[in-house]
Amino acid sequence: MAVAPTAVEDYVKVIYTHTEWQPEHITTGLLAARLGLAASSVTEMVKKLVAQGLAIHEPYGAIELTPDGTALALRMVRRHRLIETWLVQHVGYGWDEVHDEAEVLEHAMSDKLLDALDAQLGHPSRDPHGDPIPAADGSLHRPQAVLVTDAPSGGVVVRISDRDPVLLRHLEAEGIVVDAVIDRARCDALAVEARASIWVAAT
Amino acid sequence: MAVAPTAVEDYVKVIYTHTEWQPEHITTGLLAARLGLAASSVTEMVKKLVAQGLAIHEPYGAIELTPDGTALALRMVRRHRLIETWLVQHVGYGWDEVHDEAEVLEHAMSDKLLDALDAQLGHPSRDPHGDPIPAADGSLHRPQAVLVTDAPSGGVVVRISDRDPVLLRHLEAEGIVVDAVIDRARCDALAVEARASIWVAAT
DNA sequence: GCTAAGGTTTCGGTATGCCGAAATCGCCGT
DNA sequence: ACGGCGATTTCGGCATACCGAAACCTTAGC
Repeated sequence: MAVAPTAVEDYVKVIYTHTEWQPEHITTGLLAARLGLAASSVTEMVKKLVAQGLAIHEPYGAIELTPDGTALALRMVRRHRLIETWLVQHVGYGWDEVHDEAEVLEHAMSDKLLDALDAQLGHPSRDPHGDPIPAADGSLHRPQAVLVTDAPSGGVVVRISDRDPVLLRHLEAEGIVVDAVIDRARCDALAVEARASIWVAAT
Repeated sequence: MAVAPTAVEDYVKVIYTHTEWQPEHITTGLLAARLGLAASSVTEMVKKLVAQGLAIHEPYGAIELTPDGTALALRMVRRHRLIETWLVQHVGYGWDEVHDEAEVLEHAMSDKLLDALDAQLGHPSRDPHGDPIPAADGSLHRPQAVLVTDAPSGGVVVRISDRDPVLLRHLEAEGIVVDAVIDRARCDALAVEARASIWVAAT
């Protein structure tokens, strides 16, 4: 029973999402940290991505996705976010509990099942954290947004990183969810980690 | 990202289901055929099952599950059948389309998600093919049944093997589904493969 | 301009799980 | 009782994907 190449899918997904909201390039070291792997493992795997035409990488340089790599990444991002949305809306999960489950299921569900869930959900355009869900053809709409760190006077919450469940529970208890409005006082009260996780609409 | 030991799970599941409706012991060769693997691969893997205390196997002899092996098998069978039931009842799959999808998802869903789907379905006791769904504690009720091959006068259909989608579509078109009643004439009209796939209530 | 620190790559090694070919076993038929 | 045949196991090999240690680059600081 051949195991699907879930590793490649995870790599391109992380490379893609790293530059989704902030235009920074990613290195093998950063990728390793995000994936929880040793740097040497990542260097090796990135070579395979390059060999497959999914990524571009000069030794000691930044990693970028090719059009093929971006397409695969968008496919995985779509899967991940559709599954998160389904878990929250149809299964009763809290938005802080969906990440790990989606991380596994995104590699396991068939396109057919994904499409069925997408239809049941009414083809949502964003997930519970405010991240845009790419359409099946790879197109997506991402609102202009800036980190609260860079917008201390607040605004409409557009997106909250799903990386830290504890933070998510805390923010929800404070009423800080997608589409909520936060003012300057609210911003000032936020911890540093929180500020680095919340995006508000760009003015 | 370490891959879960899905191979072990598949092996014990197949060993278990092989003796579920007919009390025949299974050999490495049969197991290999069911899993679509080379015989040598299966011999090796069975050694690992024995080393892990999941199976009993004397070289050149039959394979049996230990209590631990049976428990793991029941867990996987429960997962497989709950997922099949969910796909049919909540996602709109046909009963002939669920097998492959469940085969993958049974290794990917968390216990938490499984329990949530189980609750949504009202804790079903059998899947769309009539196979009993083990409870979370491993208990299950299996009706007394015999192959149509051995009951030419017919009876109430209790179970239909899910192994051949084409056959399933054909049978459904004929009105042969779980709980249907088939008489002697109906039985006589069945092809040999069909007879080997349909169980009726034992008299 | 050079060096040292820190990030990156190379290298040898591990674990899993699969395969084909060759060796081996068990048992049936005579 | 034994020869053979089919089933089973052993053996060497392969692919994936991971790791730690050592070698290697790059660049920031002086």
